[in-house]
Amino acid sequence: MNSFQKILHSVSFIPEGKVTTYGDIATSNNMKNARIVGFALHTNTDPIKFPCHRVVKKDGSLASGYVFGGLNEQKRKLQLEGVEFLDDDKVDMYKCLYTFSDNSP
DNA sequence: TGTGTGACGATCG
DNA sequence: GCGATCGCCACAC
Repeated sequence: MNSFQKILHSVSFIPEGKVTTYGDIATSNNMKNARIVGFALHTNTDPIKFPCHRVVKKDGSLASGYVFGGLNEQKRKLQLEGVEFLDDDKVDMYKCLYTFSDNSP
């Protein structure tokens, strides 16, 4: 399984109403740079199979390159799933952060 | 095979 | 406190 496959697999099982960070996905996959995570999503661009809208930055801000409707759409999807927002474009990391360490395969 | 690049992270100014 | 810069590694061309 390629690194991209691992990343996408991790993203695919983020529970509804939860979010995770690029760095966390990278760490859970034994990677050192979070850029690969974003790169993986960018090369696949498959929001149906992989809910990349649940992936945010370390500070809780949404990904700047989300093109499936824009940041507004990404934020709305998260809100519909029950993710709480502290700011207009930042999720509540303390309540909705999902760590793979708790349920890592 | 080698170079460029990227939806980030951390540090420096 | 905020902005800019450097560094990281894996993938595409």
